[in-house]
Amino acid sequence: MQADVSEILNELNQAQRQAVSSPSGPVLVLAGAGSGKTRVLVHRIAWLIQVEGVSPYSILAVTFTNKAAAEMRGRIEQLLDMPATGLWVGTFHGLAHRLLRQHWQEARLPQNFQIIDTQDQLGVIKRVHKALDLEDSRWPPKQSMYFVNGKKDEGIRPQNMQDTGDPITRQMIRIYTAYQSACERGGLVDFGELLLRSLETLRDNETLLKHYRDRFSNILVDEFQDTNTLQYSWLRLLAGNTSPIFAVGDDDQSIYGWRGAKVEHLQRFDKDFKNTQMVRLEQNYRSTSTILNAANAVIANNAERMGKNLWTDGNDGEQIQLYTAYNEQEEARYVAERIRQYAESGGMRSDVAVLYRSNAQSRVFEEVFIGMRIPYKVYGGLRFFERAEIKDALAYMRLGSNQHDDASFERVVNRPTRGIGARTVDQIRAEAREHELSMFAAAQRLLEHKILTARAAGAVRNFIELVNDIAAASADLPIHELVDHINVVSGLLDFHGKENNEKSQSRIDNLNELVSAARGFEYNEEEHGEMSLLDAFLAHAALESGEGQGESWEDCVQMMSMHAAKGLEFPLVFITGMEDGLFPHQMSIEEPGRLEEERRLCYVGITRARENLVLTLTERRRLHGSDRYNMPSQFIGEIPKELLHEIRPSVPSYKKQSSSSYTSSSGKNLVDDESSEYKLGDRVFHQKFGEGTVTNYEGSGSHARIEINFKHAGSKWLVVAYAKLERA
DNA sequence: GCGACATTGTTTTTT
DNA sequence: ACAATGTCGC
Repeated sequence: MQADVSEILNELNQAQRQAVSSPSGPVLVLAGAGSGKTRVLVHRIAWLIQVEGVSPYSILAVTFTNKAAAEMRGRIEQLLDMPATGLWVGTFHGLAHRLLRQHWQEARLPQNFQIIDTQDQLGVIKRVHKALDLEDSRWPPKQSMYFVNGKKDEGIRPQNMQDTGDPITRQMIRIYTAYQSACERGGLVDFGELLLRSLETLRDNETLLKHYRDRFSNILVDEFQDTNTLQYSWLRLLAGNTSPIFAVGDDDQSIYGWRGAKVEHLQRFDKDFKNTQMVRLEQNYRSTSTILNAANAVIANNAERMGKNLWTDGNDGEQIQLYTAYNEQEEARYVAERIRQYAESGGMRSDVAVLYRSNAQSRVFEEVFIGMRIPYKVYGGLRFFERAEIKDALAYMRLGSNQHDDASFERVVNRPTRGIGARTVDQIRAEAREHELSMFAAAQRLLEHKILTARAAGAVRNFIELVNDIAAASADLPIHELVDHINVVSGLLDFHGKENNEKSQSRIDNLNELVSAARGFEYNEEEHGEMSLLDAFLAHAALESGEGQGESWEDCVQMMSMHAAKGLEFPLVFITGMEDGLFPHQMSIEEPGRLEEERRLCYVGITRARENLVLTLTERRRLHGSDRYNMPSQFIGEIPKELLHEIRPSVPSYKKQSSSSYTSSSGKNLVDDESSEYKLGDRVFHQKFGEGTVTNYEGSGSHARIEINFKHAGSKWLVVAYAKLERA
């Protein structure tokens, strides 16, 4: 097995080699953007197998997305030139799921437990609220869901929670408890539960834990900066004191703090694991030095960094271009025009990315692109398996697998409408609660005791027969025929067929696409174990939200949020909406920690570009119905001037200041009527709020309002006519 | 059960 | 502004 050492280490630089060939023990690879982090992971695995003679069975590689997992597996097989059997490569959730399926008894789950996504989960929570008789206005279901998920992410069960006497916490504990028993009853497992339940199962089963600890003597983790508390505990439990973790990550690319990711796991890795070998990958193979220097300069403004400086031996490349548009339409037209030129001079549109802070910003671009006949693809938004019509069909399939899945029952009991209205459903629900039955069982009981009106009874009987029919069919038919059967007998196809418009047509297309997806679904003995084909497909639908389902392969401009762009690269990148309030987002400006995360997002955005980077912003932007006059993003001011080329340097300058506010050097008046005496960047003084800076303006005449960012009182909108402002 | 009207929220997203 | 959800009356 010693033979291919050179092949594995060839094509690697010094730092990469050091990481790949590290002696056994904890390793932390700090991998800057574009420094070949996936490559290091893949080569490390090859090294373990071919040089260290480690069995693939004892290797566990964890990623965050299915895409990353698939790519890693593919590249490993390519490098090893053979199928990577026995090797566990997958997402945290996928691997936890696999554990739970294999040990459903130890985990105290029903064998055919179903995974619910966020939408389903919210539905369950809403029903719990109803059962507890809580007003949605006083107890927003979403808030309860965040609470439950937050607790699960910290590994906390309702019974471990202190009743401090605080009525809100007390209520939340009640909700969490009721939600959990609702899930137990229906055999439902949410995303957080996958992780928490598998963690508990391992923790509480000494033999099981020992088995997996012995088996996985090598654990590799990608994007380590994105792990949350639960994922981290999961890793540590599995690693124990004997299986070293090989972690790869970049603290500068930690952009998921808002959903519970803790960079601290990366930052204190060497304290948590003794004798950690730390390797920094700082040579970038992606971008021009101009782009890299800009990224480095921006990220240098963050205080809490582990320190790292990207360099390249590539050429300078062109300056970063900065374009200030009048408004968002003009911004989009400029970008479109640039893309048109790029394509005309032989560039591929798919080499171009249009990035933005929030998805809503894509709309204007889409409109302009359509007008100019520029093909584009928007990433993010609803994915295939999340579409309403698909979820309906899946709910029928789930009922076929488990009649007691109340979430699915409620979803489709009257979809399409079949005469089982809210009153009847209420009755079923009450019956279920009273006798501690599932909705399905309760419906049957109502029929037996002839409690329903004749009309409702008929409709309910039909529905029960429908579900029984599907259950029978799911035992007999191959899965794609089952989907086809469901589409017909449930009436979903007919229902959407009746309405004849574009939307209903696309729903029908999607339902048919689901048949194809089922046909193409491959049952993997190794991964799915004893699961029925149906359950395996349903799990697949829940865990892989279906990115890329029914995708057309045209040469398209790639449009996405900067978050979605992490891990990707493009020769030409536009970062749009570079305005304070938009990016950094308003919600993140006040809190220093959140601002640093925005800055890391900016770093991620910049480092997506290989050759050319264009930043755009607007002077005036319509947002939530009103016009905003935003200042240029403070991040622009953090890029060294010599790297920037202003294409239309008419308006503000980007002088950097010590405070977070920027002044407009051009002194352009924001309104043309005489009543306005304030302009952006003016320092003002208010009787109550003290000193501040004008950051936005809206309306005119006596209705004119200005937004002032006060030094101590925060940001406020004031009516100029009443505010009694003085110049500071 | 459905259409008309009102209310609400509007950063980022994977699983 | 606008879309998505919830409420109400027939």
